[in-house]
Amino acid sequence: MAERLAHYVTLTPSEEEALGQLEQQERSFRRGATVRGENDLGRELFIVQKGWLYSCVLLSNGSRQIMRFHFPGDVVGVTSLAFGRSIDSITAVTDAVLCPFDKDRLATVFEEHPRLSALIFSISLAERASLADRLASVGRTSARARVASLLCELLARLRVTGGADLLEFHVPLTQEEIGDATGLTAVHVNRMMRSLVDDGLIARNGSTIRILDEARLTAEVNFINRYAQLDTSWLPGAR
Amino acid sequence: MAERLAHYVTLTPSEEEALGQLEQQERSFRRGATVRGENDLGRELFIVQKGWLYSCVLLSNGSRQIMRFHFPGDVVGVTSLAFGRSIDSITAVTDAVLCPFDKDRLATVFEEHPRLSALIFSISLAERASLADRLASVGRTSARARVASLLCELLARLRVTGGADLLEFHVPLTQEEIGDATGLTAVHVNRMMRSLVDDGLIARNGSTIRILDEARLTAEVNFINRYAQLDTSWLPGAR
DNA sequence: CGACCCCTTGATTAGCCTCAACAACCGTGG
DNA sequence: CCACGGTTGTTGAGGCTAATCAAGGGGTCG
Repeated sequence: MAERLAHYVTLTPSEEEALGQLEQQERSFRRGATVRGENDLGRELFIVQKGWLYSCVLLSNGSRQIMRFHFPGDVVGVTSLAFGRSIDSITAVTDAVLCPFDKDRLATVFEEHPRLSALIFSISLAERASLADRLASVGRTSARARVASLLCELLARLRVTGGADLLEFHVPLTQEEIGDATGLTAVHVNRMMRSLVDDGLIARNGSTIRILDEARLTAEVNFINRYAQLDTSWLPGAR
Repeated sequence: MAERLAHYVTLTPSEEEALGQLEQQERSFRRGATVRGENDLGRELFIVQKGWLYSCVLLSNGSRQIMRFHFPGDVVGVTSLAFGRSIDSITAVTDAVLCPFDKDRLATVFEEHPRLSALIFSISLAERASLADRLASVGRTSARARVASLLCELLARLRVTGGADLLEFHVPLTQEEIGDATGLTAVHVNRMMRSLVDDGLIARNGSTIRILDEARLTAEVNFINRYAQLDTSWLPGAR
């Protein structure tokens, strides 16, 4: 996590130590395992060390909405910080390793490291912006654009750690999971993926996706990369 | 705003003063006016004194997605805090009065009032949860449920200031605006509203809506009130 | 090897959109 | 005061997108 935050500001030793405190424990989860269910009472947050996860809600009609996929370096469970119970459930897409820590630890950070807390707040706002983008995508664009948009988001986020020139990446998601993130059925996701392939925008090889025509892909989606840069000019001084 | 935060914790005099600092200026906007456009450079946030507003994004296909409606006491523009430019535009639904303040003022709050900043963070997380609920609604439920869900959300939020027994409220929104919030066309919003009226769930009189059968309405939507209570147990000590 | 999961494709259905027309209401200006 | 244009709400008809239902194939794990 310290590594992630260091992308945006230069951390002081004291800040680095405070962040290190949060990553002392480790817990492993198997592919498909539920880290935390909806309505659970847990007071824990998690930092992802390894693997992909997603957070989702289950609806009374039996369907599911995936809110966000989580990669190494992400903090998951933050959304439930403000509530007594967990508001979503967290599931491992692949085998994963997480570092759990208690809410109270975050209070310490807020108390002692104003700049870190403002930065964590900023990152949370970037995630919220990304959620808003997804809402716009699901609410107001075609099925094909929604799928393309999700691919663009995954690509942009993987590039943060995988290099800005990344064009080919492994997607361990089932088409049903992609559907649950984009508000589509698995069947229709399949057709839209095929349509993207047929039009030469992407290529697929098993679960590996290669971007063939990034310009046309992003143009079709009006995608905005929320992770490229944050405005850190307003942050208070470091301690 | 101090009044709003006082719902969750008892503010210290020093905290109250810090919040008062944010509400020193006032600016008025006419119905339909744009407070701040997408991509604007402004470093301002706003506290709503009077009126309804919404924040939305415009898509390249000409459509619009409304992210959230804002009422008196809300802080608007927070989402753009983390970015150099505004990520959404803010428009006045009715004549409105706002108190603008600069990002830097918030930095001061983060520096000097850890509990307030954690609380502001929590409220931002509650808004994010509400956005997630909307996404689930738009992505995975029927048109009728989406409209009903929006009505439930408005009702729950108006009750925070209007009293818990509120059943009848004025909705200054056009059906097109409701459609842009729920991912529907104005025509279909109209049909769904009619269907809710025909089934005896709500009654309409001009732009006033009365909830006739709240139990059935909320049951149809699996609505969760994100504003009723926040978990403040983890907050750091006050200053 | 069998069971299960996931992908794929086809046929049909349903929900929501589009287009269109008209009524009601509002603020504006003559 | 009334005429007017513009906006909003309402309703109908028809079309298209995505869902549903269904069936088969490939891969993986026990």
